[in-house]
Amino acid sequence: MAAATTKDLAAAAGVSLATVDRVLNNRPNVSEKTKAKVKDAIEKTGFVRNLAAVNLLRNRPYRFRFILPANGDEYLSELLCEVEHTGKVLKNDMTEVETVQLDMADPIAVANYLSGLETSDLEGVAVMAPESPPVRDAIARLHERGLHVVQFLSGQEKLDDIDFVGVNNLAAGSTAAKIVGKFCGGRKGSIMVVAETMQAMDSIERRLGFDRTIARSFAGLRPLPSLETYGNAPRAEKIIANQLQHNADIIAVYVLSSEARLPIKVLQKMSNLKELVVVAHERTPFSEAALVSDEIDAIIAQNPGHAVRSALRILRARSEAREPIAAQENIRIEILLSENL
Amino acid sequence: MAAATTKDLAAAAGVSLATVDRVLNNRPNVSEKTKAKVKDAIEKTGFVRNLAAVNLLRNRPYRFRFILPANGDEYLSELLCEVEHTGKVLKNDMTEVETVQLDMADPIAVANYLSGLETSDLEGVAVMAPESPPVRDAIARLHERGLHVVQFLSGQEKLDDIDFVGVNNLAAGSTAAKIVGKFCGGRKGSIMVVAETMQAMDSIERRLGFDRTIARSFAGLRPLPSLETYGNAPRAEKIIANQLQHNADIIAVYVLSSEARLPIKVLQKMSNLKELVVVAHERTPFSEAALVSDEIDAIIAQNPGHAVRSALRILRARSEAREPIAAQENIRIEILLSENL
DNA sequence: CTTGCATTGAGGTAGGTACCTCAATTATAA
DNA sequence: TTATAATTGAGGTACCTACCTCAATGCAAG
Repeated sequence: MAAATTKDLAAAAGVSLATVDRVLNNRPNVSEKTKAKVKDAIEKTGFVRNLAAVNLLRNRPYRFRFILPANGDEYLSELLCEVEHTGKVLKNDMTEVETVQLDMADPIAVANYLSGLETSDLEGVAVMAPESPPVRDAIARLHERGLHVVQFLSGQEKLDDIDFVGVNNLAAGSTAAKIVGKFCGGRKGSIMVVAETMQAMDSIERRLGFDRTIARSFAGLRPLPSLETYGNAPRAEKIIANQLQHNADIIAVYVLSSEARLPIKVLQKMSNLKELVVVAHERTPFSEAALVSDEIDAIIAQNPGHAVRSALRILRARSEAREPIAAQENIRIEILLSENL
Repeated sequence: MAAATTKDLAAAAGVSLATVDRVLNNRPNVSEKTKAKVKDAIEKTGFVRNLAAVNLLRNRPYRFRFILPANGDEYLSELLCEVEHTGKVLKNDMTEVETVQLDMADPIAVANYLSGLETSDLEGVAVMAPESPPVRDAIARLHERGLHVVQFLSGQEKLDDIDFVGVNNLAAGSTAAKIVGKFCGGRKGSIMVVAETMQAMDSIERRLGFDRTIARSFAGLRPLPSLETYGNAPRAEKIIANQLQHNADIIAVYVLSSEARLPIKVLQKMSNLKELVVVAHERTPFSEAALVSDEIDAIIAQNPGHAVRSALRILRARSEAREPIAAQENIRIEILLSENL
């Protein structure tokens, strides 16, 4: 038995196809009584729109855009790569995916860009931008204008009614702490915490989660004040050397930004990483290699491929007026060891 | 610019629609020269079949069937639940999903069941069955007959040309070992290893991976011989009590079958689980609660929802003669702590 | 009763592909 | 050269929904 069609529905409701169409697509001039008849028939026949037919009819592709930072770390490259790859695969599913990279240091420009987007060009966007009021407002306005928006892996504060793809950074920090704590195996000492910057919301949340779990479960460990590299190599060398010198009891390092390369490279020169417990975020070619060579003990990761596909699935679902499958879109905090790469 | 259609393709190749159709659908009576012209045109125009149209045309749903064990643990319930839920969601994507549960203790019956499946009823099946030659042969024959098959999370030996969904159990065992080892924090002692049975291929592989990693990285730890509960409570109590009694230095427990409930419940009575390092497999309501209450330290899991969706995506792709996205279908070995649930 | 309006029905179109038939052309063999 | 086979083209139908127009009904107020 094939699925019920609009024709079956019309027969079941005892009305014409035209009326069924009017009800299904919320057209005017239908009496309440007729509407009820059709809705009953929908229940009875278990009618569901044939998505294939709908998609065939709208012979315009769904167009989505990822709005990402202009410059960033290796993780960003992974993301770009995933977006491109997934976009290619979805080509034959009526989905076009583009990427735009903006200078996130200029929130006004970002907000302006967002405000300039038109529903006529685009069904939806996934925005990865650091927290800032103008951007937040622009996102809310986009949503009101009917352009679907996903807050993507970002340091944004979660907005009501707007889909979010990414992990809970508080939990991610906690997880890192648990690994660091357990891997230290009861030894006492200090933990170096390195970030690119502590301005970003995600860094702050991770640090918070980290400190909380260390305090609660690992009394012998003392997290040191965050070191901020600002992505600057000489600066990183200086502050890391300085902290190492003044804290002979450092037994672990937590790199909480997604760019682990700079701090790890600096530490390679100054200390024996294999004797330190090192936990970093995000899987990149560099961090993966460091994990295999035992210089990093664990990576806390959010899978960029999952994130990209999840954002696209959500945007697609919203565009088709479907509800996304919440369970599927929950990005996991992955713990990577050299064994489960 | 809308996507290229068969009409565009015909124009580009300088042939008729009929000929394009013959080439695209491998119909006979086309000269090599013409075939080449059309294929060139496919390259040039970037033609891709419009899936919506194809799916519209075949107005029969895709029918897939999960073949699962008749009786099993909590993880099986999770799987059943996921299959049902995903099936519901895919209803409006022309996909019908069923479940059949068979008594896996009778391999001949399973093989017979598989042999009886017809392409006219079904596009494909996902089979979760323990290793056995008759079943393996039946799967291979199904595949030859054009019925798509996925080896699903199973203790099956991986067959050539047949898709597999699930984790590498050797790596899963290794991962468990790394966690156990690190969480023991340099203490010396023995590790209890509990299984439901060591007959299953997955148990064997996990044990192998576990032993290998313990031997290589944790010299102070000694994994004890596997205890097999056979799902029998009195037996479990007896053998666990016996091993506890004869090995006072047990500091860790590794439960390598997907049913952690029985051994954990037994251990709750006989020892202080919070002082032992306990690692188990698979997330279930029970194991999750034990993780939160700190009676289990870590869970090595393969996400049942991912697995189900992955199997269905693969079956769907095969049915549409597409290649599945390999990267997406790789089921991760998840490490769950109470922090990243 | 008529005018006007709200409601319903009938019937058509488009969208891209698969599959079919029948005629027309070309190539190959006898 | 003719007979036969292989190849190609032309044109149609179906799949299901969205959207359109035009006619026909029903009902109410004037």
